[in-house]
Amino acid sequence: MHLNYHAELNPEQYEAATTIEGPLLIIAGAGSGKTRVITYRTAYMLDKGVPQSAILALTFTNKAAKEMSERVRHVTGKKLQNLSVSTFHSFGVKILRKEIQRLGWRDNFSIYDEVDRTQLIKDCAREVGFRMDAFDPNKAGMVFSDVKTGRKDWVNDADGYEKIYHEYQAALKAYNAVDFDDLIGLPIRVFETFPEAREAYRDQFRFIMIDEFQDTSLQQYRLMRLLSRDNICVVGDDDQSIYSWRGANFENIINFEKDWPQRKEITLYRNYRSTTTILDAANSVIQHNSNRKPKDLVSPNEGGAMIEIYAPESEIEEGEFIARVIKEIKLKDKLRYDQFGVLIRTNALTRHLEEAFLAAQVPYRVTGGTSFFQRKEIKDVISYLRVIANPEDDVNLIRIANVPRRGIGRRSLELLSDVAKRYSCSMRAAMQRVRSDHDLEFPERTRQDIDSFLSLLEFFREEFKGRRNLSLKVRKLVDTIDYWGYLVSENQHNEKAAKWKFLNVESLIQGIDVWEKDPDNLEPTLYAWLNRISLITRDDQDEDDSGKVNLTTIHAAKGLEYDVVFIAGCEDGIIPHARALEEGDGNVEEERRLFYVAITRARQRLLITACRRRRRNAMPVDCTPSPFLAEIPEALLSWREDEAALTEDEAADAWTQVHAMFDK
DNA sequence: CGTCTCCAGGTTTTT
DNA sequence: CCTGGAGACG
Repeated sequence: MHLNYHAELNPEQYEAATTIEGPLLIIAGAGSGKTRVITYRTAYMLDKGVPQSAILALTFTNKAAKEMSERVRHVTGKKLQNLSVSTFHSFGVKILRKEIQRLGWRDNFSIYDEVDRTQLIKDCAREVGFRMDAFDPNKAGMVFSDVKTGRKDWVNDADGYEKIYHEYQAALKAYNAVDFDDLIGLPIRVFETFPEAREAYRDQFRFIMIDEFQDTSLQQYRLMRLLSRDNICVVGDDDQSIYSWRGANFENIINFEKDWPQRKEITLYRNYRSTTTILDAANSVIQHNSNRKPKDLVSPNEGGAMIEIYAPESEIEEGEFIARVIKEIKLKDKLRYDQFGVLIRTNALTRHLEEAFLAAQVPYRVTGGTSFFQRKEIKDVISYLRVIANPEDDVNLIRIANVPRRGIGRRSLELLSDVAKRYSCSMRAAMQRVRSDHDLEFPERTRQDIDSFLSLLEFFREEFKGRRNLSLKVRKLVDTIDYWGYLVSENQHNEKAAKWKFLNVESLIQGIDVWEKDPDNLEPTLYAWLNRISLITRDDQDEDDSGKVNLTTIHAAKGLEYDVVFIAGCEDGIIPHARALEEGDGNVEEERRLFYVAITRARQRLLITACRRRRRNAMPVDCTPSPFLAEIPEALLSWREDEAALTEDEAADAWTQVHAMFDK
């Protein structure tokens, strides 16, 4: 490898990239070439003879992990099969697959997503006799997560959730399942309980890098500390901390300074990404936050286009506007579609934009949205696969017991649950008992239904044992249970919906096919696939990103950049989100950071839309622009009002509105 | 006992 | 608008 590090990096970047020994804290402002530094730093380590397997790079989102490994591959021109670049959670899965037996779980454990977890929490609450009328399983889930990650204890358990929590924990273990928090928490437990396991990992990963360090939770920080000796490099920016709701804690920057007092600290402050117009806007906005490490980003890209603001009448018009303007700019500036990013605060906003893009034939790709894997029809199929992999997985077993309808309804499940309780065994074991033990009193009809259900599962359990032709087997499964017939009968008045759902299943199967045929895939087994999809929201493995507009939440866009950025739905109540503000005052600052992240994604042009009215739960609601807009210096803004009904007067009105909000 | 039908309620961001 | 749960029906 003959990389000229001096030519490729500025002095701060160079120092950061070539300091590979000892603890290093890099404060990297938006657009200051953070990914570049990490990429070159990795290349530098490889240059110096560090083996790939000794390097561990951790990120938060799959997108970031993917981006990072692609860039390293690109810079080094090497295949990097032994380099570990992953999210904290998928790294946790890797550890648990090797070590979880130490804690009493068995192989092929299930990873419960939000839906599974909520279901289990409901069951547990019912089990311990909690009053169900006023029970909020989502709230309980949040409390459980806080407890699990050490942010809360049961001392002030106003809701009386503690009992449910213990039931929940016991059930997870009985079902051989873990939840997302366990993916970090259980590895910590392994390392703290079994020092020899910890040593083995510490010996292997002699060089550790953490990206987006401001987003680490205390729990993740603990895991990182257990793993690392001294060659630890963390990269972060307190202004871009946007995950505090998930336990991210930028005090970790302070913890790091405390725990590694001999650390080196480097600040990257030169922004190469954005025009000064965009940067000035970003700086003005973020300056309204207290409590930040002051840093002024400087950019050599003087001037640049004004930031454009447009106030569409409705979300429909907003979509049309964005689609039209993308086409205009693409033509005029000779850009590709993939150089555009459309950012939104909440996934719910994607829908209209997608419709507009479809109508205008603008190719796009969405990240997030109701996760593909959480769609009902997809979850059904996956539940079958989970039960086949892990027979103790009661949550998924119950989910599919009567899907498609096979006579095992509510009452049957209740009876089975009684049996399971009586013999303290899993539902699956209870079913087996009912099948074989004819002395056990049970409705004969149901007994037969259970028998054929079990036979079906057993058949496919054998079927899936081999490691070949996964997708063919899944297709066979879907055919055998006549899932298509089920979809048709479930959606009798909506043939289109049935078809759409079936197409989703079809695309799931095709996804498996692509995945198992990937020559880089060293482990094309059912279980490896299940693990993988537990941690991703969307299967973009084979997706060809080129030539498509990126439609994404601001959270998911962090770390990415686009020539032209639209921030859609920039209304009060959306950014900042009303719900976030309800939770606490500190959240205004986090919402502002979110807006800051959105602005700083843009290289050349930034366009912001704020609807005057928007449909919410099928009801149109009047909207006012986001108060953050008033924090951008007026001189940087231009109101766009071309073809629409927006007159000069109305524009002035909108402005008065913004200022009025700013003043109050 | 299973299935069908209607109704209320609910949505921040991600792993 | 879409899902999940409760109650009626067969």
